[in-house]
Amino acid sequence: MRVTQQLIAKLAGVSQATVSRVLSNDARVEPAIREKVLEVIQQQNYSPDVRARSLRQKRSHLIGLVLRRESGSLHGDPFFAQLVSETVECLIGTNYQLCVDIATDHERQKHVYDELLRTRRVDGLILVESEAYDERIIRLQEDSFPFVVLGNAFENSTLNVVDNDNVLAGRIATQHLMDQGYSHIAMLAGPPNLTVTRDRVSGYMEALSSRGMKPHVIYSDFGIEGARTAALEVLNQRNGPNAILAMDDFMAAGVLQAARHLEIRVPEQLGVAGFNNSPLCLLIEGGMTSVDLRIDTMVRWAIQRLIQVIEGDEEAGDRQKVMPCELHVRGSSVRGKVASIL
Amino acid sequence: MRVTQQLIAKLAGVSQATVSRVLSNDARVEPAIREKVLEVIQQQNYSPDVRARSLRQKRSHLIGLVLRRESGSLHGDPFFAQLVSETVECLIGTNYQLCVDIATDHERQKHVYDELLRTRRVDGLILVESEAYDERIIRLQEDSFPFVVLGNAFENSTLNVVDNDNVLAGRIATQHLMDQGYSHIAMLAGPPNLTVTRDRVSGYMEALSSRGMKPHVIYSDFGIEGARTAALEVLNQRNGPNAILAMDDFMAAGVLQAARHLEIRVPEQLGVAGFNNSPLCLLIEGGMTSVDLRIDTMVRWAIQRLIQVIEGDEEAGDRQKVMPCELHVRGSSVRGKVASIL
DNA sequence: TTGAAAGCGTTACCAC
DNA sequence: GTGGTAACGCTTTCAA
Repeated sequence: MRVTQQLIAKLAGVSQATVSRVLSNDARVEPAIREKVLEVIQQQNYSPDVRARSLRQKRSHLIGLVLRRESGSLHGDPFFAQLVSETVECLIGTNYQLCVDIATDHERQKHVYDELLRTRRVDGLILVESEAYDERIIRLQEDSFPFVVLGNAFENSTLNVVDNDNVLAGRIATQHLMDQGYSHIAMLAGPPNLTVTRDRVSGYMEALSSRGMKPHVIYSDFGIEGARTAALEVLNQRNGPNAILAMDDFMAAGVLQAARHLEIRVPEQLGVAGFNNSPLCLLIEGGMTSVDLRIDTMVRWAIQRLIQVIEGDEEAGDRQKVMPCELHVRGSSVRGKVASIL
Repeated sequence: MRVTQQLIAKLAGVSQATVSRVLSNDARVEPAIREKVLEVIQQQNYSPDVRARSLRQKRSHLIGLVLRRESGSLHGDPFFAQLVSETVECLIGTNYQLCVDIATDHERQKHVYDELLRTRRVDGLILVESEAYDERIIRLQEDSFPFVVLGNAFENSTLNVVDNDNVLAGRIATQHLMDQGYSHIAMLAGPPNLTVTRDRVSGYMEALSSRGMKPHVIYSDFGIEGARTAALEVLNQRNGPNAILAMDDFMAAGVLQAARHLEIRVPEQLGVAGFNNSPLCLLIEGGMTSVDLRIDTMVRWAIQRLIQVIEGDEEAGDRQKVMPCELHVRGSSVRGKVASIL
């Protein structure tokens, strides 16, 4: 039989309401009684039932993290891992916990929405990698359900959004490759309907055109296999690129594999750079050049903002935030001597 | 104002009890009425409140995944990523969702226990990487709370446990290295209090002693840095090993970094192998030899078993399961020609 | 300062 | 078949 406030009350010789007051640190309760109640609570090893509390307070203290990604392709994706672990760690110390869900396809996406929101399972949502125009966002706004978008554009200024400056990120990476003397820089981009893709491509193009170079964009799926295939194809062409900027480190790793297969030397014959600055960059021979997008800081901001919104302090902070990013130069794109990665 | 069964009932001109019956597919409800109710539900975009349902049914349909790991060291850990994504994907199609938590230290561990269990937040728990003798397990059993242990020993036969055959895993990896002619094989092990560590070390020792070779075990923390440091030290010694078997792919990557730094050639001068067969193995030049522990299958089994226990079908299936494992041989341990990883 | 009691939105039992 | 109603365990208002 489960221990309830009722039981505690009986054992302590008080009313159940008093037990509740003790638990919520209500000032108006006789010190002696409080003492007594706490003792019984301790001895009975009691914790309040979160379901009952949720129902009553209309707050579950659960935050939902929804990822949109094809089934299976999550494995080994460093971005995903970082996102989840960062979020969980952020939540330590708050009184919220994490509920993770994946929306594999459009159908499932609607289902996730239903499960998490309409059923009131979570108090708020972190949305990641959503498409530029996302049906979910509209519905969430209509329902005025608390949510923060992570890593997407500011087209709608009423949204709570934290994003990296992806245009800047694309630009600095490209500039670096140009500075290293690469003359034909291709960009291995993700799906063109994603805002991330568009922004980084914009930055890439800006940088190129500032020095009168022609762009060469290849769209591909995320993931190492897709990147490898695409890279193999483009590197096999006559007049192929001598540098490739990939949409993330994983794709960049695919490029490296392709280069190795074709016996193209990196960085001498081919410069490679990616985004995310994941631990993976240090695993590559000589290290891989990558733009650090400060995912940790972004997640921290997103969570803190989400809790603000959930708790009604919406006006207390900024609605939107752009995270700076910084380039980490390593061996994969430096034609001179290769930096030690240790 | 939130849409409730009450409202649906009023709009459909029936009692709230009937709405509930429609929702639970109760047979005894007039088809015409059911039709009508469903229509109103659809049109009002109604979903039942999961908190109320949880309270009533005493079931939250939430499963907790608790990881014990130092704060920060999760980043980029492929095991962690695979675990979470595999779990979430397993849960698709069941009516359970995932609640993730990390227990950083012993104190926090108790706190997680309280948060998740005593508050009845989750219906059951998947425990990972628990220590051989784990206080939590005792408490869980006392409370007869549903849980499944993933990747740990069978010392207690009343536990629900799925594990890989870590002794076997250690043995086959070691045998492979011996077969390749490495004469001094060291094992870079994890913390010695973990069952995983002990089992793999056992397998390693069995294999060595079957051919009269001497063991050389180095205990280290998980993570790439720790492994790199430990490997640097041991490789710098006179008469150092010419092969290292690391406790996971990440640690093996640390060994590779150390070797590179010391200009020791892999696999000619040093053979390296790891465990997990993570995507990381394909990123390494020539590929990395690794034991595939079938984490996907383990997770699937664990979830399916956990749901069985939660739903009272405890007798319906096996209590314990050992997953087979298989060695994937790649360039890092093959002295002849290096296999193409494409 | 304390207790009684009214919900929160469901489910499930019991009459009709 | 259907509707009324008592829980589920908690918070919070209202009286005392």
